[in-house]
Amino acid sequence: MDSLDSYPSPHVAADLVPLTVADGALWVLLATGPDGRGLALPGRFLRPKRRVLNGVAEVLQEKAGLDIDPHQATWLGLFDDPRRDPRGWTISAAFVLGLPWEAAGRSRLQAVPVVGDGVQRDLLYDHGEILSAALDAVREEYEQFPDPRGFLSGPFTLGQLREVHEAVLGEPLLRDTFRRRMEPMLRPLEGEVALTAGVGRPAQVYVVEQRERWENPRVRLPRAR
Amino acid sequence: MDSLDSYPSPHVAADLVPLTVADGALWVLLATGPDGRGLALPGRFLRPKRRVLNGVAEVLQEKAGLDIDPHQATWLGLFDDPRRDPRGWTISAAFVLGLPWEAAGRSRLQAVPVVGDGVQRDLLYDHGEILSAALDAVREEYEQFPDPRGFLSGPFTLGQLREVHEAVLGEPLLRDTFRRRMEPMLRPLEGEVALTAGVGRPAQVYVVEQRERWENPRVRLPRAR
DNA sequence: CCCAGTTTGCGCGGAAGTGCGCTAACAAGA
DNA sequence: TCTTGTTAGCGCACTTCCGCGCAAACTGGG
Repeated sequence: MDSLDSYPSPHVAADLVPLTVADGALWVLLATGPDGRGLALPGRFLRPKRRVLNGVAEVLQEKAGLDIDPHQATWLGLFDDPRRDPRGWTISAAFVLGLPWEAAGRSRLQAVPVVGDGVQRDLLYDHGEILSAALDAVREEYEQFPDPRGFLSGPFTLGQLREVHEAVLGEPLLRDTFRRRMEPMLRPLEGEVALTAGVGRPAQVYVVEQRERWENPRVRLPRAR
Repeated sequence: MDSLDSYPSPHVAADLVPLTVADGALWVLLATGPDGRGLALPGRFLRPKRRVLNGVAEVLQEKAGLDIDPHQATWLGLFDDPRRDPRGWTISAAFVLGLPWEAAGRSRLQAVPVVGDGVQRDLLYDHGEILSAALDAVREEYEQFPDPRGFLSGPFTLGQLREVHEAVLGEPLLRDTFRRRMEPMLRPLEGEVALTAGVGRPAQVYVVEQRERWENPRVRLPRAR
């Protein structure tokens, strides 16, 4: 086994992809680059003996000014091209985080609309690649599960839920199938039937049924017997 | 932005979870610990300015004695508990790799049968946790796609393919549904109809239709219009 | 106050998927 | 050679799912 001291080691960055939904579209919250120019994902280097999630928490506090549980962020990937940062050998642990629009508005970060699988302007370092991977991952989640990143802050109607999913996926969805796939993972708030859309027939209000990990029965191969 | 030199940085390990299928069961290939005692996943620390996949390639060559393209290995996760290695501050990038039985037999590693979501004996460091995560990830792949880790080396019949999937999932599968889900992602070898099972009616022989990334139409929400 | 516009919830006919079971095609043993 | 056992492929009846369209329940404007 190698000795721990025989080799240099890379600096580890925790980079965050903070997403939010507003006006029927997906937005990513970006920070300015180190010299004040350019756009980049909010991130920072790890402090000694800290976990990467701790770095995420510090990014949220220092760069975004938000007091949010970092466990809502999920691990996206490790980006380790040695040329990704011209300042030296670094690797980046990237995390995705979904924020309700109100929380995103409270942050010090700049909301930029998502276009296709990225944003209009190029990002610094390899952050364009990280953003693209984040969008892929989040979109796959929103094909299967109701608002897994928590863009909705409170109870919601199926119409509101569908609007969020359409914003994430960038395409209009079929109403009936959407209802039938999502409803088993929602808990209706009994008695609470509200007209939250402003117009049209009042709709049932739901919250997401909290579960450690939902599994999609449609992907499961039927077992014998 | 932080200076790159202001903080110490962790040593980065590339840890591999090499899996294989034999005798209707799943096996993991393990190495002995640094002092010759205990069992651990094969891994090593990164050399300067190298990518993690390069570390995986070195593990395959040095620890397993196999000359295999590391791109077949895929990202599993980042394991960063500062206490995971008593020798110091380390983080581990874990990869999963599927090997055909013949390649696994050629390696210098020790094949240990998988029981449930781990192995009988405890593993060193946090490698039990890594193995468990690897099994979760691989099992989800085998619910959806034909032999994505490449346990089968050559062409195969649907029966052989199903045996592999049953070994990975640890449960018998329903024959018809399995065929109907997998067949669209397979390419039949025309003219080649072989009795590969040894007994019973000869079956059509297939190879996996190579595609950058298969997407499961059953998880996709129907679009409007 | 009434009518036009909008959205929800659900019933219904058609389409797609599911699992059983039959037959074909082989090996092995008597 | 004939019988038994095993597996592959597929037809078929049955169930589930899908998307259309209608009625209900609201807002807002005239």
